[in-house]
Amino acid sequence: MPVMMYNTLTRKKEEFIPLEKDKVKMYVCGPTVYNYIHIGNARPAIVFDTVRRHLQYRGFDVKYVSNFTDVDDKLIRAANELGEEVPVIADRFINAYFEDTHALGCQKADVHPRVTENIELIIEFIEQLVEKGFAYESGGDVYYRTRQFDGYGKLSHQSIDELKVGARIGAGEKKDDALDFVLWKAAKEGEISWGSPWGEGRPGWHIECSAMARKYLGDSIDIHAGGQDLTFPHHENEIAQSEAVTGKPFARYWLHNGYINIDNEKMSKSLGNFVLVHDIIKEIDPQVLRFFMLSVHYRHPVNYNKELLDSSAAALGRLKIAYENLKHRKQSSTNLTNDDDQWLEKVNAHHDRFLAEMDDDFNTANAISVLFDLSKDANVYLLEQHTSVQVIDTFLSKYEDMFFVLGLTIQGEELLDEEIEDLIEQRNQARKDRNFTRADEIRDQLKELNIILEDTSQGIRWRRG
RNA sequence: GGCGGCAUAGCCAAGCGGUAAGGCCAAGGUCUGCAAAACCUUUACCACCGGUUCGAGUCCGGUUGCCGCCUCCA
Repeated sequence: MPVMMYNTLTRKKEEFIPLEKDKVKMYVCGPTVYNYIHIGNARPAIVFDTVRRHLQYRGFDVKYVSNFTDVDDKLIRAANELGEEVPVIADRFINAYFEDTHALGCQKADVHPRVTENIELIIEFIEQLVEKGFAYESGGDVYYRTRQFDGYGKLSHQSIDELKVGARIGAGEKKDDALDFVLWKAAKEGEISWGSPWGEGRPGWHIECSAMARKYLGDSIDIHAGGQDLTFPHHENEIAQSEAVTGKPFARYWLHNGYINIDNEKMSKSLGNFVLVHDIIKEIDPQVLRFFMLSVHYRHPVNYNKELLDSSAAALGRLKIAYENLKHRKQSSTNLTNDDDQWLEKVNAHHDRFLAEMDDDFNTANAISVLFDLSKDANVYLLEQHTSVQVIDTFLSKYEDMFFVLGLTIQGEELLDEEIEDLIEQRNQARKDRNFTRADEIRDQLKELNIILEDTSQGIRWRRG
């Protein structure tokens, strides 16, 4: 089964064929680190982490690169406001980024390059553009001569003349053409800067990705991804820069995730309705946020509010309980029984369907629905008089595989401390004595401690509430 | 003006020509000492109007309403 993915470049769902067999070179545009990430930043992190996981599960060796923009106007402004140096702020929020995305179940990239660590590289890249006639210096700035690049607009499917209409006039008097964009910005007084053939300054925004993707992944890469708002101009400009220099196709597959709205409104600073991951995961399990994001197809917009999160929490909880109940039942299971073949078949069928859904443009919404089907079958299976270790193990391992692909974790075995073990024992005795008042008392007491007890015909079962 | 997306049950959300997956919530039932967990049952004229087709949420045309990009933005 081939992996199919929607390619913004062709506007079609295409079979994924990497440049090099079984290897994937993947670049995902990372954040500008001037603040904690908000849930809008979290979406691409989660979505493309899931893409990566699925490709890994499908046997690809994925090299995943995601950058940090650690110098730009927003950082300089933040530095001025806080009275701190740009690198200090950048470091702080890079660390916070790792903390937050780790909590959300995102694997670290193989490389997280930073702009400030690649200034030389970027300057060389710009020099090549100048040499080839695609860029020109103007008053200490360097601009990309957009009209020089034939394919400009191929990603966003705009003709250059249509873009011209929308382009803001007067945005840069130093430009030859309104559509030209900056590669190198001359430093203003007191701004953080680096020396260059054009004087003190710093890189423009788009150039970093071209330079760093090339350095870590090569002239041509398989997948380039980011939020859909990056399609134009950021990714369009990247293509213009990279292909002008190398003469080769930059990225074969362009993936873009949809936006997040808050209570049906666009999340924005001016509306004051943006939600920081750092804050929200103090209130809710970060896994729930991830699950919530994955319950909508990645290219569709997702609306965010607390009620929807609660609904996701309940849904995810059900999946986890089913898994835990399987584990509990394993202890009292025996060897294979007659009916087992059909159960094994069912479990494997679910697993196959899960992968098929993921293969189909990473349809996590449908993949999750398979998880519910699996859980349903697990629960029905647990209704049987006799269960076998083999079937339970198959359920469990498929569960774990699917959770891995989605980047969700299921807690492992936990031990209870002696005091609680003792209380459970006391309650068992009380129940045997038919002293239900005492039994309920203990159950309530444990509930206070966040331990939920469930009586089953295979003995007591507990879980964290 | 250009490019694009969306409109499916109280809520969320799949669906890509063959008479509507899944989840949350709700109601009834079963199981249970009581719970919990779970299982069973119940809940959709797919925005509107035309068209193509034996057959259309699903394709085509139009209407209405929302939204995104075209400017820093995930």
